[in-house]
Amino acid sequence: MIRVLLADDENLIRDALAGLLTLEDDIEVVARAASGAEALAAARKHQPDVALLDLQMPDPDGIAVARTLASELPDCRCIIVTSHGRPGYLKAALAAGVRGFLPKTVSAATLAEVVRTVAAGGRHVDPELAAEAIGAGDSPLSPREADVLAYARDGAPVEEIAERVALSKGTVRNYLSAAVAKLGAANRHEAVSIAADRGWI
Amino acid sequence: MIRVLLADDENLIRDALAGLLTLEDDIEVVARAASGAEALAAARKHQPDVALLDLQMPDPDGIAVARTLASELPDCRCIIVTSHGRPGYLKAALAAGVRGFLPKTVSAATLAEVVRTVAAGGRHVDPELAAEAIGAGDSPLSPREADVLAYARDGAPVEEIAERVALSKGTVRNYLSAAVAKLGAANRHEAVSIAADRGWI
DNA sequence: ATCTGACGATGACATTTGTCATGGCCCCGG
DNA sequence: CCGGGGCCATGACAAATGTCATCGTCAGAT
Repeated sequence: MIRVLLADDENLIRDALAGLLTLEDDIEVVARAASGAEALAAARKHQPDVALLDLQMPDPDGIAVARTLASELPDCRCIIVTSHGRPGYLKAALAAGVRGFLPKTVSAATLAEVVRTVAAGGRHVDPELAAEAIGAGDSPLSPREADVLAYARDGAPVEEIAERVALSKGTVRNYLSAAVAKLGAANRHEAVSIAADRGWI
Repeated sequence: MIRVLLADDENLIRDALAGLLTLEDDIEVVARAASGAEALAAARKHQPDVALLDLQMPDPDGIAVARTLASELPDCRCIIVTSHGRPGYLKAALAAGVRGFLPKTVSAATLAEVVRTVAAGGRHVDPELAAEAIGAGDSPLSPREADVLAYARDGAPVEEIAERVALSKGTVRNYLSAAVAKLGAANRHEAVSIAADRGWI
């Protein structure tokens, strides 16, 4: 019997997935969590074989949870499920030691199959996402460029960014400019959306 | 027996919800769709009692589908389910003739209950969302202000906006400025996000 | 008939950007 | 030990933005 922990902040989805997995003869949902914090607590308590984590959760997100679990409970394999199949997320997830990565567009049968694969020690990454991730390549941004661009996400003025990263306004402008050039964007907002989409910030 | 059409672009969610609803004795899932177009086709073919529509779907989104169904199949009641419980969506949905509006954070039991309520001719709107929507109130933006702000969404420069709405650059700046002032925002990007959140653009 | 408010435009001005050149500091690899 | 590259900063200049005052038209309300 594969013991599974289910974490998703959306009640409806969590209950529905639980129902779905319970239908499988060899899978048992031993715990449910509605946030990253709950997921960690539940994992420590129930020591599941597989943790099925939603990527976007309040508190620590799915990837942060996976990272913690990887060091704390190495026997608990993590699978990330997400609605937003962005290439960057996949990379971050793999770096966090995740063993499976699936978009929510897959079928229920696939999910069960992946749970089995991962429980048996294998790995599974959605082929389409993997292709995209490879296509997206590595970030051309230097660490500080990425930092600055990240703070520019919500359209904050240069001065505010400068304060937050403790740099001068001029330097911030330079980094922003460099980032825009590297990403082939017309302005910084386009740069932000490109970088965000690729998971570079 | 309540005949339900289920539309959601995410296979996993769709299958899971179908499983969940099928467990109810008085509910039957008669059709599934992965896009707005499929949902319309399926509704015409199966004439369901209730259409459970995801808000964010490719092609026509959930609200557009609901609008079409309201005029074409008035006997088919629509329920919108969404991950993003933004006040503006609720208003748009109600205007489209939707009878139920739920965030995906509700429990499975609530969903089934709402399906029954709506099938019986009632309405159901998530109380929390309703409160937010009322709190958000009506848009203080004049029609053209909203237009211009809408085009500013993706961070396009003033000149581009001016072209699209066939106005002079100066006028666009004025409208943007007025919108920023009315929304109490610090800059136009903040204005965009405020207006978008409230559903005013 | 008059007033108000939305709509469209212009011009002027300060501020904020984007862009470029330049320079210094520090670390790593050849 | 020397070059390259990342990192931080400055200064200067053009372009884009934000803000304000002002003007005209038009429709609906008083």
